[in-house]
Amino acid sequence: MRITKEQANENRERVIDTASELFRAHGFDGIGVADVMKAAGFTHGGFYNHFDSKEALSAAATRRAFERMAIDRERARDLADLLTRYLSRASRKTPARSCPAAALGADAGRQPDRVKAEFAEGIEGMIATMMQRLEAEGATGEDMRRRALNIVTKMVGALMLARAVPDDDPLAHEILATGLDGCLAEAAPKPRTPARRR
Amino acid sequence: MRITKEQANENRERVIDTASELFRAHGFDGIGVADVMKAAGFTHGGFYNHFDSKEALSAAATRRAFERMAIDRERARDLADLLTRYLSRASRKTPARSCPAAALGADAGRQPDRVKAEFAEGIEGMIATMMQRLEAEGATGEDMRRRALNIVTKMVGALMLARAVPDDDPLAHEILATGLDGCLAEAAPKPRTPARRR
DNA sequence: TGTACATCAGTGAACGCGCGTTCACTGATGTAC
DNA sequence: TGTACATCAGTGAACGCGCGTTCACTGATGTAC
Repeated sequence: MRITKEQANENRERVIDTASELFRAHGFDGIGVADVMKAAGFTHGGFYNHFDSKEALSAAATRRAFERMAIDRERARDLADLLTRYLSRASRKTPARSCPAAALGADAGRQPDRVKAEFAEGIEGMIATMMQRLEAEGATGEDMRRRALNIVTKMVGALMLARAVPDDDPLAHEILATGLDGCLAEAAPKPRTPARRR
Repeated sequence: MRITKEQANENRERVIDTASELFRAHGFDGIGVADVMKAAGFTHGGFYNHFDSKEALSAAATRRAFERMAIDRERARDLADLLTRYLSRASRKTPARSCPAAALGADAGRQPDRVKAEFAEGIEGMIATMMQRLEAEGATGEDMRRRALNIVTKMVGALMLARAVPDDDPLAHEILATGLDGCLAEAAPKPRTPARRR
């Protein structure tokens, strides 16, 4: 039952989409290629027609997850909206459709460089978006990249830690709320003091 | 070959210590009970004399990892020393002996509540230490807990993200350096502005 | 204090199961004439 | 444009392997007398 080349490509894309969600939900080690193929509507045997290995799928799925998040990011009205959504209870409850850095960041450290490289690119994308958003809000200065990276680091850390504690623990929501306030504070355009010191 | 009760207890502790390191290095799903038992110097069959399940070991190992980190924390001269060590290249390279929140935080989100509860306690411990350190440096105010949590969130996020990118990527060290500066800035006792506003 | 026996930590084989990967096969698509 | 054949995406069984867990067994320890 050979298939149209476009159809085959669509199928491949569907497998990557499915993997990008399942990996975020269960970790790279928590989902098998058979699980992914089945969830995408196929049998597992055809997997190696599309990918060299599970590792190749992990890399492709990571890239896809960051791409999907970038699309969500663009939908935000402003920086406050972006941060509020990122650190929402809804986001905490749906890792499959939220930030791969928060869902798979710790796992990434144990993956081969091929996967880590996708994380590096994805994080660079987050930094770039954050810089644009900061500038759009009137922030200026040489240290924009540093400020952007600081905010990214904090938002990722907060979402991950909020998920690491039980649902019914007040700490979960305290981490989200405090993280949101902290990020907003760092994002607020503050007059740079060094100029005054001289 | 029955064994002294004290000896049995020592053996159990050794298994937990070993697990706390191996889990941090390879994730909960990346290490089996047989691996842990072998590394601790035993055969895998005796595992269930000590633990109900692998899940029970995961919980015990998580607690142990946070305890070990707390001991390291106390060795720091001051807050700057603590943060510098936490976000060092050495720390990045040795997850087995570093912070479990950064090494297993993302994994924790997929673990049962029994394990998540240990993370909640461990994170509370980090917040408590951070508050003490901030106060020791002369910081005061009502929002000490918020400031402490913000710093903890950022340091955990930075260490995790630094590990998620390839070793040879400059981004790895940029994340560590920027995270350290950001944490130090948040830790510096700044005069609270609200008093002036009124 | 000495003897007889129950306890139980550790051993190593075995259980069913799911993993990543391979393979012979199918049959519609793509291609050469 | 029509025919003959090679290609290859998808199927489903099979591979060796490692997983978490169970179990009969061992023999020194702990306990009852």
